[in-house]
Amino acid sequence: SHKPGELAYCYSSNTSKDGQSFEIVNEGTFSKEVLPKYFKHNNLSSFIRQLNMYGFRKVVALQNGQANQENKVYLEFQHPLFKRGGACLLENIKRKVSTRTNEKVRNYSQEFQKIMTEMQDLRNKQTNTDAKFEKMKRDYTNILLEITNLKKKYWDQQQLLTQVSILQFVFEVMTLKCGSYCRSLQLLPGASDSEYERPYFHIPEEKKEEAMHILKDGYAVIENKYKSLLDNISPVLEDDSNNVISSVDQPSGDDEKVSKVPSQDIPMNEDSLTFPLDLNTPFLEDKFIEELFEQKSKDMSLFLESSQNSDSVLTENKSDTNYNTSMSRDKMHIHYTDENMVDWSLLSKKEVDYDLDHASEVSCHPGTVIFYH
Amino acid sequence: SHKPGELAYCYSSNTSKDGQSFEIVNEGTFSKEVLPKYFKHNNLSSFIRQLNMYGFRKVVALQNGQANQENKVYLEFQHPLFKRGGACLLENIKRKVSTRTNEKVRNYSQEFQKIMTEMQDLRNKQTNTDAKFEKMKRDYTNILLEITNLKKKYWDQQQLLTQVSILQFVFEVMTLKCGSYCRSLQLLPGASDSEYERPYFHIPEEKKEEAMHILKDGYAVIENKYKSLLDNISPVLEDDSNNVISSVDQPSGDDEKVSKVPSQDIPMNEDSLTFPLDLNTPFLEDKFIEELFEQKSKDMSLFLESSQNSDSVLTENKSDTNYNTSMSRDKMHIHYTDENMVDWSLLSKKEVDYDLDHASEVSCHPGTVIFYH
Amino acid sequence: SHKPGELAYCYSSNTSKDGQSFEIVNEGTFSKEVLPKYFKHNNLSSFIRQLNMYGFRKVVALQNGQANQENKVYLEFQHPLFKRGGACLLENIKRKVSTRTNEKVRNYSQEFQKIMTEMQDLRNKQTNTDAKFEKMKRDYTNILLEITNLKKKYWDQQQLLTQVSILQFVFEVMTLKCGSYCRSLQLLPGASDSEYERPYFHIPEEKKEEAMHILKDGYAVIENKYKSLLDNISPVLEDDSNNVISSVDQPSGDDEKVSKVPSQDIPMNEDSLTFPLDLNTPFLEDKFIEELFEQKSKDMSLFLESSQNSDSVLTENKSDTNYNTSMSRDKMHIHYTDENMVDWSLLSKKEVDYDLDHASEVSCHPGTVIFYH
DNA sequence: ACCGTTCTAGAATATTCGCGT
DNA sequence: TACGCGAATATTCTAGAACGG
Repeated sequence: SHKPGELAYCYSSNTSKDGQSFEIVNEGTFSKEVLPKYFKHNNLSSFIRQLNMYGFRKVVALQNGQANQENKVYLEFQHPLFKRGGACLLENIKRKVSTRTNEKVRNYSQEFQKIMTEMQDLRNKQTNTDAKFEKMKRDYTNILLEITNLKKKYWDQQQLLTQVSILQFVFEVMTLKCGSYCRSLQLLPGASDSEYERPYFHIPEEKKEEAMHILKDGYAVIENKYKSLLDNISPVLEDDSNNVISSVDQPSGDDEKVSKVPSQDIPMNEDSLTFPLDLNTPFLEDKFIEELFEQKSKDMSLFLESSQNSDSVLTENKSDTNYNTSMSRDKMHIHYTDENMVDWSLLSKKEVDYDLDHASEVSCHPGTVIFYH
Repeated sequence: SHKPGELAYCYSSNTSKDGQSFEIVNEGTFSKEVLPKYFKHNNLSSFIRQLNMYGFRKVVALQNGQANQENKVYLEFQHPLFKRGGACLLENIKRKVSTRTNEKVRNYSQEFQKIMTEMQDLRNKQTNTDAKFEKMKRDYTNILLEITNLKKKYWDQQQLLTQVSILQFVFEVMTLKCGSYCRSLQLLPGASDSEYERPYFHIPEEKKEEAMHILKDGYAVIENKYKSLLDNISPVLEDDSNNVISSVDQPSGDDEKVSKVPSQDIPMNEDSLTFPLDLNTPFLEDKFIEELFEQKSKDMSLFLESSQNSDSVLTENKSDTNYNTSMSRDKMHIHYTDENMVDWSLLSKKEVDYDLDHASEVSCHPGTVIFYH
Repeated sequence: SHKPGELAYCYSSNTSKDGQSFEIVNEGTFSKEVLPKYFKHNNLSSFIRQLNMYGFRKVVALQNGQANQENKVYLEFQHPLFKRGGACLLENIKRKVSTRTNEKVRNYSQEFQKIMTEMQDLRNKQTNTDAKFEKMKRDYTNILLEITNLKKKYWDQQQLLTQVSILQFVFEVMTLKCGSYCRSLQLLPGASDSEYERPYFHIPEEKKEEAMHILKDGYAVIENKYKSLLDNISPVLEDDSNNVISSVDQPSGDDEKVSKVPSQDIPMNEDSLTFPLDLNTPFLEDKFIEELFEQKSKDMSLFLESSQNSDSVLTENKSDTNYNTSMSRDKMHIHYTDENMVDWSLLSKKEVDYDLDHASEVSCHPGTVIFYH
């Protein structure tokens, strides 16, 4: 409708030289008489505002400094599309919509937005890292507990081992003593009563089963146990190849190791197993065992008689302390019957008579060593 | 100097009703005659700009169309510190220094401040995380050391266990030999062949060497093994001083510990070694040993004869190898005296006669099993 | 527009020699008549300020006192783009834009740059930390595997140990049985003296105490040790419930576990303890023990006579069940020969009269197993 | 929702002052 | 001293913003 460009066009009949702009000659007259015809006001500044709003710019320069000479306000405006005789162009003179503000604000806003976004990203990352860190710390604590646990267990085990070792030692002492003493075992008529209270073993309830088993199957159990025991030692020792330190320095390509762990089963060397470890096969009749343990008591004590017997024995068969790998059995029996002693010379060192004459009498399975006595 | 307030004060002789503001009556005359006296221009808008710059606000005429009806521009400005007769107050009317600029600068500054603060926060967090990370890394290293330590201890222990096991084995062999010798204190003519197959130990190929060694050097080996075994237990136990937990709380000054680990060699107490551990000195003549193990079989079996006798023996008390939980002692004594043997049949398998008649002779604690022989 | 360059160009008709600069001839006339045509002032210094603002520099008169001698102010300014006849170049003479604004913008730009840089730093740090974290996580997993491995090994070992312990127990039982059967040992006339040196155990200084204790309290110690040993095995094994891996996947709600660890005390099953483990009660008179260990040697050797013979033997030297490290062999032999018994009194306490006839007379402590010899 | 009106502020340049070298 | 420049203000033009049609 009443655009400022319209006014300018109409008013510009008496416009500036080149027809590229229009000049407001008398500002007082212009505002009081011209403006009201086009607008609802007679305010020159409002009109100028409109001009600016539509892209008109004031023409500033007056070459040769003639501007200030007259006590007058010089007002001339121009627009790229404002030309004398170019009424059609006025259509293209559009109102400006918040150009710079938007740009700048948008600019800064964008910058800030970017920064803020990145900040938020970093913050999130931080939080995430912290969370992971905390989680790992907890896991780490668990590891510490595990290690502490392991250490405790280790120590317990070490204690056990020490006990076992010492017991072994003591036991050996005792056995040796026993051995050395055994030879002189005779009837011991004068044993005091209090003495009988000493040597016993108390077997707790939960060990009863095993003790029964052992007593039941006896030597076979021991044999088998030792067999697997000795067989099992090696794998455990040989498995000690993977070391932790190196796995730290070298990332060690992820966790495929996990799959290795379960595969760490002990390889049973078939060749080394002569007897199947069949502990379920009782060697004693069950009825015997049942009778043996028929008491319903929670715990049981294993009563052992150690000592026995009497001098009444032997004196025949003087085959001496000789030890021989291929001694005839008769000889053996004679030997021991005569001597009636533990042949410690075997374990110490001693002059031995080797009588290999009858070694061939036994067809040994390859790998079988037969101890004759 | 020439502030707009000054002008206004002088010009306000003809001011508005309440003296709180001043009115520009004739804008044409004002700008062309008054303004140049105070400023270097005759531009009313410039003056108004200055007024605004100094905090003056235009008084909006609300009297409906009053102002407009006269076709005149109504110009009246007021300022909190502008009063008629208050010339001294003009001093306090200060130029606004770039309101928006200030705002923006302030804005940006604030934004920057915020950003900076957050940045600093992030940086601190980062540093903190890094520090924690590093600390954890140290702890982690300590864990590694712990594990390494544990592994070493474990291995030591395993070594001990192996020694104990082998010793146990050897010892058992020895003892069994002793035992097997013991029981044949009499003649055992009727031993069945199948009986001989029972008590043997299978020795895997890789244990052969050691077994040979043990059998070769016999008692000296055991002695020496025990000697070192007992000597070695202490260091392992005493080494248990460093605890993990504390090393976590106290950074414990870096990784010099690593160097300690290898230096953890067992100090052999010379004083406690009476005998040089010379396992290479055979106690048995080599030829004997060689003969003993001359078979080239991969594995070997240690054949042990464990008793065997046969009723043919003694002729009295035919319960013989019978085992009984409540056998009369006399019987027992007789039995053993007669037989004078280790009743391996107990541990093997064998039919047993139960003679519980004398069970009551012993006042057994509940849960006590007495083995009579 | 109103550039000072324009003024200069127009005014420079009467300019300096080479046309590269312009000279203000009469400063009075220039400021009062020329300047007002272009500017709103007649202040020469303001004009000069403007010149400076647009990059003009004053041409310093070097002709000594030439200029000065005439008592005149010499004013000549030049600009790289100011040339006579080069009106078009004036367009390129720009005002030095916004010193302050530039600064501020530069400031903000710099600030932004700094912020961006720091952001990048933080991002990098973040990435780095994350990477390290991930690496550590992998290592951590390895540790877990290690621990799991260790636990498995530990368990295997514990198994072995258990087996060994039980075997030890069983073996001891067997050996004792064996020992009790061995009683029929008689003289071994042909043993060489050197033989006596063999079977001994060297006891290091630090083990002396324990050895003394064992020898002192003898069988009771073994009994008690075994008792606690067997009792202690179970808890350790049963405690193996908590697994590490799962605790990693499940945060497992913080560290309350810590409190569980100390509470892991071994539950002593009262039922399985028949005898209080009172190892402090000596069974041998102290004077005897003191005598036994009265040697001040750092280490001591436990001398065991194994086999011992000398036919000269028995029936003499009734020194009875006394045991003594410095006993003459003969005495010993006699002793044992006479008594013909396993001197369990040594390991128990006291000289004992073995009178099996009255065995039943013994009021057995509940849970007592009686060893007869 | 767009546009006009008005007041005020932003922005660039201009003017002046004064400091430091 | 005097030149160049920073800083504050002035002047001018343009834009922002509130309000109303």
